Amino acid sequence: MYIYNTLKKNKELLVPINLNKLKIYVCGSTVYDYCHIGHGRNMFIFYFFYKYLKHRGYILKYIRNITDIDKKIIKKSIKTNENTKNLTQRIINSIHKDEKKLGLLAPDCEPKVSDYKNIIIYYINKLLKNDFAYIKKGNVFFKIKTHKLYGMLSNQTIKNLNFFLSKKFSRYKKYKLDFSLWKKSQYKFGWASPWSVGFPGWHIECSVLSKIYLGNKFDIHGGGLDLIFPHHENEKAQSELLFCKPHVNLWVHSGHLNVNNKKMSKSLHNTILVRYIIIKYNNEVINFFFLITHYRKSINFTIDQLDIVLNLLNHILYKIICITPKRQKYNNVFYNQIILALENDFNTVKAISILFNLLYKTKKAFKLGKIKKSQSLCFELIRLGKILGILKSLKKFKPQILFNINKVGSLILKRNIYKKETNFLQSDKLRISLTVFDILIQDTIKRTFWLNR
RNA sequence: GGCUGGAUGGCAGAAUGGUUAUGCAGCGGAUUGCAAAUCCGUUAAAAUCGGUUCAAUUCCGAUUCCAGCCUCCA
Repeated sequence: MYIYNTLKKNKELLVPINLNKLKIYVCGSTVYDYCHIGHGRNMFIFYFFYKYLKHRGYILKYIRNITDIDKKIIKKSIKTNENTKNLTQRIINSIHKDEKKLGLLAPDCEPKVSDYKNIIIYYINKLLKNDFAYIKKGNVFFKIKTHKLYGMLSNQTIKNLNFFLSKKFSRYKKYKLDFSLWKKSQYKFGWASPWSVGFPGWHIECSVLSKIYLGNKFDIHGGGLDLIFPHHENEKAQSELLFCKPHVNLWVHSGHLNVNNKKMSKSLHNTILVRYIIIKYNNEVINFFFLITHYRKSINFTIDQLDIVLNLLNHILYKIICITPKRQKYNNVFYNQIILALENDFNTVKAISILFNLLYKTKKAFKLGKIKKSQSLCFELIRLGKILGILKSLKKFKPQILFNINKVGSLILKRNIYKKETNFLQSDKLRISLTVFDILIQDTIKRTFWLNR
């Protein structure tokens, strides 16, 4: 298995620290607003890795933190007059709901920062004791210069960073690139600490939580591309001075989801929420949409693309329904090809193209009257689809109870009687009436199929 | 200003130092009460300029353009 390592800027062979065990840490959300489809992609990508690696026989421990204390959360709670605990819990619940609707499982553990405040304070103290940090007016700052390799991950030199940051930085900092470990609260709300009533800095929480759950060193650290600098760079500096050097084997970053070629983000006000998009497109459509672009690349989100993907899935499922999959014996030719593709830095795009080759072979066998062969290939199609997270359940493609299923059946029967009587006027009327409910009718020689559009 | 990616047919999007993926759309045909779907066949590509090489879309360099990061971000 080869995975691209942001630190080395190269694909690297995955060598677990401990035999066949893998420890994965992914930076989660700051919980002050609903998940958009960009977050959805991120969750999908790391869940996909998790699921695939598990399939390959690794025993995994997958942790994703929840930042439930932050300036933004406080600001929002003041604005909406909702206490922070209610607000964060409400958002956490909504994220879990969205995740489930996307067909993803939550990580093994999702620690909340607020549950670990004492340990965070303990480690900030440790940094202070070792002279890696200093106190100024109730704030604690990390001394960036104590970490010799600072900037390695994002490939920045201190000199260049300095140049750009020359205008804006806190007047309390001794050196302008130093960053906060503890911030004194400007609000009434905050946690008690030896330095002030305040909050931990953003970066220290990930250093501490990963240490608690995964130990001094772990295999994979993931997150969105936008976290490389400063978040991961700073986290790396702290963890390496506190725990282990290096503390992470592979740094993995997922690409963004764009709208009109601009990053989808709350600050740009161009978000499309998971909870809305999932009403119209089921999770397999959205998963398929994610799979057709490599995880490190950005995707430009359009409804047209979702529609294309929806039609593709319908097309595959239509075939599966026609052929009726039956397991004969495993044919590992296509399976091996898909594994080969995925072992190369999760090349899902290639894997999908292999799936289409298989579909083509299946159709061809069916057409040539090799029914047994086509059924076996069809079974293979479903088996491989499952690895990718699609074609999981044929049921899902039946109408989402917008319309009574039995009623659809009886209307189709009625229509077929009209057709036999060559009363096309009536039969077309019925077809049109079903289109209103997004139900598409397809006549074949054998029988009439219908799909939920 | 620095850093990181990227530019592939009409669109989406991989791999690859020689054979040019895959999907959608298009085009031609078959099938059909009409649709839709399906089936068979098929066109079409490498931002620009150099270099290396027998051979470059692929490697190297320069230029142009796009996106991201350097404030909060997944």
